[in-house]
Amino acid sequence: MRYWLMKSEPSDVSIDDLAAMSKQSVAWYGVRNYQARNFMRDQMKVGDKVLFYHSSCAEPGIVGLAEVSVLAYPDATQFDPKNKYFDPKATPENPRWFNVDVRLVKKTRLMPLAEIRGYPELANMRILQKGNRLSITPVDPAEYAFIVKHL
DNA sequence: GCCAACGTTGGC
DNA sequence: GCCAACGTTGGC
Repeated sequence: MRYWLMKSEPSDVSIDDLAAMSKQSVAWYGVRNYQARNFMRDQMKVGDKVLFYHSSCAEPGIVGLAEVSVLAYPDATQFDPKNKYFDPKATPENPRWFNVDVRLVKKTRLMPLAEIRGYPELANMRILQKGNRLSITPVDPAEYAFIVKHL
């Protein structure tokens, strides 16, 4: 079992939006970065644990626990010309982009980015490294356990 | 809104 | 295959 941190802009899909979804599950559409795509397509398994993170907002940080509920499959938005994630180079025969589904496990308190930064135990997390922009990053099991304990 | 950092594109 | 230009991310 692996552990991940997944960023979502709350103006797009917030933790409360996820809680309101049917089955509290959502397709993680719109990832257009190859590294992040590869994590979903090649490594994520049903049951993998996810830290749900709010980015590009007033209070960035971890806001909940989730898990992978459906294995990666082609991201539907790449085929829709009206969608902002449309990719003219993608075809159903040759999809470029994939997403998993993610299900809410538990909404938690907000653990702000500044707080995460303050724990020496979490100093190696990818989201704290300078210039990191990946929206999906692997999390060390020890880091995951530490965070859950402090939520 | 600014800006640093990084990924992608496309001409050559 | 290089690399400049451009677009995007995301904290502040």
